[in-house]
Amino acid sequence: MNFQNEIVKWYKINKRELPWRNTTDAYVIWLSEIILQQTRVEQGLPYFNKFLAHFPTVKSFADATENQVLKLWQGLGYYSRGRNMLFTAKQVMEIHNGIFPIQYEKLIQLKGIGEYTAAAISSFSNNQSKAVLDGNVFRVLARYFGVEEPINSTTGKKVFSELAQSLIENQKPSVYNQAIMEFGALQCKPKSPACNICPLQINCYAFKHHKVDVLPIKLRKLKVRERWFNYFVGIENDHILTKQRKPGDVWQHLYDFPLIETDEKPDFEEKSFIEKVKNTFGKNVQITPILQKKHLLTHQIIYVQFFALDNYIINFNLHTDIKSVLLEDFEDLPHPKVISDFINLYIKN
DNA sequence: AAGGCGGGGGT
DNA sequence: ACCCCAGCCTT
Repeated sequence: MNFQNEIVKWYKINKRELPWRNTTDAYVIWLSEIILQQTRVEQGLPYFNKFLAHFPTVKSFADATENQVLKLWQGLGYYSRGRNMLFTAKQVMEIHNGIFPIQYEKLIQLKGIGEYTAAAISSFSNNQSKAVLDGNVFRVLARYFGVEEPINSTTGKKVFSELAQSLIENQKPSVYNQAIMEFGALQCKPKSPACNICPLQINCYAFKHHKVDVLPIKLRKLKVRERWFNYFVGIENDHILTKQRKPGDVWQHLYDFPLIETDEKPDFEEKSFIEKVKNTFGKNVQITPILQKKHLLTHQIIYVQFFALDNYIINFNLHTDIKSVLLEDFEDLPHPKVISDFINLYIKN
């Protein structure tokens, strides 16, 4: 039995029951695929159910506000996915008459849909013969066929892409695509894969050559930036100070607190730091440390320090990015995880 | 071609 | 501590 047939046979026995597998509705599949980008199934599943319940159709999605979408997205990360979904939903209403496209060539033109997602939606909803190429597929192909080209090099992508596409010929695209990804997720896992019970063990290059733990090969180490976020929590008369984050940085368009950022550990007693605080909150301001936390992102380590503000005065004409909003309205806004955790601990009740 | 963009889980 | 997850966009 060849590679593809073994994979599909394995899939039919071992596949998980997942809600987006019981539909050919391109809108529903799109929802699941965007949510699952760089996200584990277990983490994305509750978000998929939430989004489908709130937005059963692409029209209902297109009618949402960005704050609504980001609030539902809160805690999932990579928030540009949510913003792009809103943009794309509106675009589908305008240029596709509200019918979500099912062809690769149409899908690839939509914002937030790249080669992987276009292949996934077009094959799952339309049985178009486009091979998906995600982290799972890279791994399975690299190991089984012994491809030593780095998966994130230009030639590597080309090699894997052509290999993947050649394998899907004469297969049922929808089933085969899901099968190879599921195989990578459950059987041919990144760490300690279950080679001892693997139906493809006999012909697997990596198993034969003891390279299971070196394939696939990936280049580049991420350099992690360290940042210090000093947040100032000002609450007065049921109102709280907040600020919407700007483009070009993490948590774009989400709401946090007035912030003084430094690129090294600040000395809270030091003159320049005190000066900055007084410049924004007035010279009589008192600050009290509440909580510090180390917030880890893939590419950044953010040391977060929360201060309580007392006796503060803000010139909102000078600091136009800072707003004062009702506490109950503030809680309804979308926040980064580190902020929503803080709210739940120190502000609610 | 390289870097930015979250949060969580596995080893 | 490091890697990876149903990747994509911008520069």
